[in-house]
Amino acid sequence: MHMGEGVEWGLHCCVTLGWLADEAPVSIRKLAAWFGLPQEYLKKRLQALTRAGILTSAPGARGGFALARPPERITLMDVVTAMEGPLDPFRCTEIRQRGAGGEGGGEEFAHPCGIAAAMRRAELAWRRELAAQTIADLMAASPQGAARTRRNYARLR
Amino acid sequence: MHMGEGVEWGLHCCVTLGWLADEAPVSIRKLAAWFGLPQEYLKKRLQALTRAGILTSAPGARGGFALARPPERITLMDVVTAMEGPLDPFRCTEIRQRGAGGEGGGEEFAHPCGIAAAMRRAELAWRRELAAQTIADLMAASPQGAARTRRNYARLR
DNA sequence: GAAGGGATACTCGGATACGCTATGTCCGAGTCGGACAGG
DNA sequence: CCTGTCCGACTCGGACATAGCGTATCCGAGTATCCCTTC
Repeated sequence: MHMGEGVEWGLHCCVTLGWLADEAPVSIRKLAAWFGLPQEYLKKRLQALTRAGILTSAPGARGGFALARPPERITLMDVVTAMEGPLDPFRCTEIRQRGAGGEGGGEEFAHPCGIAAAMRRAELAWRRELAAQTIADLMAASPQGAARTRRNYARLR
Repeated sequence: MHMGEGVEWGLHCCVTLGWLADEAPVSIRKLAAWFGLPQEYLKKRLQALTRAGILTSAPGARGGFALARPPERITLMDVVTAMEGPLDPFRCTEIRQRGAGGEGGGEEFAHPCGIAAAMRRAELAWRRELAAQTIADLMAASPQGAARTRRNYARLR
C-alpha cells in the first residue's frame, strides 16, 4: 500500500503558502524551485487541490496559487482526500458470495461483510486523526520554519 | 491509495480456516473454488501469510493450509502487514530540505519533519485499531457463517 | 496624458510517454500418502 | 503379512506475461499584467 508523493507535496505547499500569505499568490515555478520538484507535475497535483477548493489559482502575470481559506480551516483529511480520491484504501469485493462457499447464504448476505466493517472501523480512526489536525497546527509546530521561509523567499526570483 | 486484494482474500481465508479447524489442512484448490478466486495467485498470496507465520502449509497428498495459531492470537494487523509489507503508507522524502527553500535550516532539520509526524500519528491510530481485532472476533461476528461453511464444505470435493 | 496594441508570465486542460507494482499464469522440484507388487 | 517401489496430489519457489496506476513531460488555449507605441 502506498500513498502518492502528492500528499507530501501538497501538505508542504499548503504550509508554505500559509507562511507566505501576504506574498500570495505564489507561482508554480517558485514553488517547484522551493522544494526541488518537477514543475509540470507539481502543477498538475496542485490543480487537484484547486478543484477541491483548498487552493485558489490566479492566471496571468503575477498569478499563482494561494490558500483558499485560513489555514485553521484546512485539515490534513482535506488534502489527503483531494490527492488520493475519496475511495477507501480497503475495498470489499464481496468474495464471500462469489464461489461455492457462498451458496445458500441468502439472508446472511443482507448484512454487511464483517471483515469490511472491521477494516472500516480502523480507517475511520485514521480519518478521525487526520481531520483533527489542520495546516495551522503544522505551521505552529515548526516556528523556525516560518522565519526561514520568509528569509529565503525574499532571495527567490 | 489502494490496498491489494490479498488483504481481503487473506482475511476471508483465515476466518474460513478457523471455522474448518478440524478439517485442516485445506488445499488451495478448495479454497480457490470456495471464493471463486484465481487458484495460482491465491496460492502465492497465502504463501506470504505462511512466511509470516500466520498459516502453516503441509506438502504432499492431503496437504494444504491451516492456521498456525488459535484465531484469538491472529490480529488484523498481522494479516495486513504480511500482505502489504511493513512500510508506512505515507513516506517522508524530506522535500523540505531539497530545494531553495530549505537553505540555512541546519539545526531545524535535526528534528523530524512535522508533517511526517502528523501523518504517523494518524497511521498509528489505524494500526492500533487493526491490532485490537482478531480473527476470532470476526468469526464470532457472523455466527451463521460458521454453520454455512461447515454445510457447504461437506459438499465440496 | 490617454488609448490601443503587443509582449510576457502565468494557469488550465488534455494528450502522451514511461516505469513500477499489483495481478495473473506457468513450470520444475520437492514431499507426503496411498496403491500396488514382490518376497 | 511385511516391505519396497511407484504414482498421484499437493506445496514451494522462481520465472514470466499483462494491466493499471503513479510519475513525468509537452502543447495549445486562455488570461492578467506590464510596457510600448500612437494619437
